Amino acid sequence: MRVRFAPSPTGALHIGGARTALYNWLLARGAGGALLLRIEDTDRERSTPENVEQILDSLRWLGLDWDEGPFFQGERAERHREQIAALVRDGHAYEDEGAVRLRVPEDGATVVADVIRGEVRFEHAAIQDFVIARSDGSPLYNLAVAVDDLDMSITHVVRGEDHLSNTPRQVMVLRALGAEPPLYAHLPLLHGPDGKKLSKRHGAASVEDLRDAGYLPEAVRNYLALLGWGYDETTTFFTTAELVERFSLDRVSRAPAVFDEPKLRWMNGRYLRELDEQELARRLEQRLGRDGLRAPVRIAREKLQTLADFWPLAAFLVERQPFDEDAWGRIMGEGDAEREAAERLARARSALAGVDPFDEQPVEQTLRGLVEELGVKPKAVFQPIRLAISGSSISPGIFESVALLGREETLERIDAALARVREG
RNA sequence: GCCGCCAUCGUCCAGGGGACUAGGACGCCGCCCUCUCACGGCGGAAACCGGGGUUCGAAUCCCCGUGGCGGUACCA
Repeated sequence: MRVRFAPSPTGALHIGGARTALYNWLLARGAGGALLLRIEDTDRERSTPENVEQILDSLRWLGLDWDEGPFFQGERAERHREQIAALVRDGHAYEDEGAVRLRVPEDGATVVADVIRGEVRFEHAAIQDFVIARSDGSPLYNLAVAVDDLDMSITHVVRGEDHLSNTPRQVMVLRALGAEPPLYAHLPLLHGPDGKKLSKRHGAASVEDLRDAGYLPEAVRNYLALLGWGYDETTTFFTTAELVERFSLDRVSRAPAVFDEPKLRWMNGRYLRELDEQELARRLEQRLGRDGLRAPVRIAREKLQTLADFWPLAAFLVERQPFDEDAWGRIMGEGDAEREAAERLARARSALAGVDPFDEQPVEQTLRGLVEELGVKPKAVFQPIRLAISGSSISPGIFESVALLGREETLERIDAALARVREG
């Protein structure tokens, strides 16, 4: 089995393209065959180093490798011209105002064998003699693709459904060249939540967007595999090895799918929590360009769905944060309420000052003791502390956070909050 | 216009003549857990596009309609 992924080098790798790449990769790996990469671009102007590198980067990030390539279609122009000349010589094509057209028979039909859709029949009467070379002699897509697939001995062409209507033309070129076409599989398209073609308006639209949004490549692989394919009634999580083993084209659905980011977020959170602490810290440190995040990761990880969620939640553990005014208003209140909250905070300060060792357990014991002593609800004591140390109403567990900050830092931050109350 | 593809909960995927009172997941709602936010647990609402046919029996097969999408370039 020889399979190719053939992106157009127009820049970012679209999510739909990423799924096509994944399916090709799973197929190649599952069969122990080769995946080859061809940059589909008869007009080599578009294959700028930046555009190509962007695509390769996205594929690498996804963990999809290739055995051969990338090949550039633009570099094969001589071979394409050769075959165009051969088609004219053999009477399969003719010149028309400088351009070269392939002869399409008046009668009959070309049947495309599609693994996903069955046999799709295209009547010749509805297809014009189509152009395979421009007046300047340069080859057109439908010619170039057919010649390349043939020369590269491609056995399976897996691509988006938008190519289905072009396929009979490619099959006709192949037959005119005396070759049998490969097996085709046209994947359903991917849409945004509004049913329209997926675009930046919908949020993430490219692999780059997904990386920036803090998704893990292993989660993206799992999610993408399930957009248009299902293994059985209940299985949702697949290791990549399982995908390689179980993926098959005959279970790919025919209907378009909607890219649903909330489900990816959920799945990403599951993958995030399965990562061991050290590995998660490593990825976050790399992403944020910082060191020493191991401890914050330990206490914040259960609340994360994406890597991007970490810093807003845990930055206060590394550096002091300004107070969130809304949170202050909600937690401290005004007037008497604020004075009472401040009083509880002051009591917490005194209690914490005497905790030794300043570890999670003793901190919890002390603060719960204070709650009992004051006869108030736990949050009446804990929320002002949370606000004082984090500046926010949301944080990892209060005991872990306080213990991690240490006595000195915790007391300083509480003092700063109390000073703010005094100063109005 | 013409050609082609498609149609099960809001979304993704199962089910492909009887096991369907249609299954799982996300999301949503409720309850539990709880120091916030999450996580986790339990429960709930939620779908076979419409009409004809075939059949003892249709979500499943066929036809028509409707709707969505794609193509119809000297683009890829």
